[in-house]
Amino acid sequence: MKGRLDDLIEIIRPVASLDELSQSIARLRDLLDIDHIVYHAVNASGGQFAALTYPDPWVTEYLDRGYQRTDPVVRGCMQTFHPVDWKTLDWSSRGARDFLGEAMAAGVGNQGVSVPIRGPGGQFALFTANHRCDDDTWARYSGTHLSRLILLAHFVHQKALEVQAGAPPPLARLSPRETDALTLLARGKSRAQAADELVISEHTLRVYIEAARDKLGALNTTHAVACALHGGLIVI
Amino acid sequence: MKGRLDDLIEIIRPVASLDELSQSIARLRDLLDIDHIVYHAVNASGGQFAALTYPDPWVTEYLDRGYQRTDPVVRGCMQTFHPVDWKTLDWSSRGARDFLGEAMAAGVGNQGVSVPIRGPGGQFALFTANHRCDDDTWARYSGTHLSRLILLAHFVHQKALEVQAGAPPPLARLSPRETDALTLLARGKSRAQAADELVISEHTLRVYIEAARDKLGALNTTHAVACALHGGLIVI
DNA sequence: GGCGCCCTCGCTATTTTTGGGGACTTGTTT
DNA sequence: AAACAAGTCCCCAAAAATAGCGAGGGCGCC
Repeated sequence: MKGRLDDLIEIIRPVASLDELSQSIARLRDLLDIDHIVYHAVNASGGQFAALTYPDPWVTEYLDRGYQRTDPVVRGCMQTFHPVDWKTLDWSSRGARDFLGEAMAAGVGNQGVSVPIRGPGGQFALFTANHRCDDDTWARYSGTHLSRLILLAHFVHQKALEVQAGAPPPLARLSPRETDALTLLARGKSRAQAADELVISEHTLRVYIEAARDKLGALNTTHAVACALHGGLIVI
Repeated sequence: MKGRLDDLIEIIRPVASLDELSQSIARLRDLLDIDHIVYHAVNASGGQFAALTYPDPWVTEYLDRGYQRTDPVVRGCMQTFHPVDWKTLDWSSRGARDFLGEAMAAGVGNQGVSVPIRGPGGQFALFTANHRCDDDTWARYSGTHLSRLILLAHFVHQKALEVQAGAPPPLARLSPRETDALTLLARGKSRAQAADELVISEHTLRVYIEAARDKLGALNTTHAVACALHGGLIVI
């Protein structure tokens, strides 16, 4: 085993830009002794960022054709907590088979393990180890490397967040009653029901909602609930 | 260092029930050589599960008083991806200070690191290492143990999911248009604006919203947006 | 003692959303 | 070939949310 865990993490630690992150991903790939590594984040604003070692033509095609909607790896990882071996995914649909064929043809390995990564506000990213080999070899490899893949996924994502230009948006603070109000609305209560539950008049409740809306700079109640949820201000 | 990582994971691996998980948490605590470990999951249905080593009276008080709403650790972890050292949290509000005082009095250590854990469908859990010692000692400890805490958090959560009787709540799938519709609403657009943006009639948009509401079992649009956001089906 | 924030309540009018119908086309799956 | 899901459009009436005006008491901070 070429790379000790600490060495691997040490590759990520000093990274200071997204470019450097891409280079570090390539070095990780070498140390882990596999064909490809992919870090692919879908950030909150809908933009994407990826640092990966796949051949450029495949990346271009993937993006152009909007394959993230079809990709069984993405879909599978969205639904699970634990890392996913590609073999356990559902490749039966026609779209998935076509996709797989094209990926193989483009130089992507037949074996893979993808680690789903989730952050606050619906952040979602994937960290994938990809290789071309037979099933047994891959089973041995992924068995012994799972822990470090999980950790690398964590640190790579953290670094990506860190070096991303985005300033941490200053989050407004809601008063207890405002929190209560938005929480109940987020749980599907109507204003009347929520007021009832909080044992206040509907009008008072309205005041809270409006205050919360103002504080959050939201355009309407639904938006306010979305913002509050997004910012971890309320819990369903 | 008493516990090698593999030994620690080996404690979790054979666990087959929630009770055993609680016992394993206590063994982990011993091997990690700290005062307390807390695994605390808030599942999507609002229920809670915890496996922890805090004194019972404190647990009871925490639950009775609904402290998860006040607890700065919970609030802080909800908003961040990376593990949180308790010292970096905001303890300035009066509620937070009172809470801290009571926790200390009840036998909780003054130092802590909490690892947020997120899964699909808005799963959220915390894995906390807690200890009573001075700042320097803790800084050394948490520095060297961070990686294993992250991994333990991962494996403990995975095990908790695995042994939990509850069937994994099947999350409805939204069609692309339904996703678009809810996304725009979550961003504060009115139906008219959203329809405009998607270049469809408002009536059509309404059909999507209603379909999404039905699929998600939501009581109204705000609820549907909250559910979708919570379940990671849409991203603001 | 004043300033600001939080909690509480009332009224009216307008705009928006929701819920109930139905109908057509284009795909994919079986 | 039939079934199904998805996308698109329409009308109408009832319910809910929004916007505007107002008022008073309590608490903490400088």
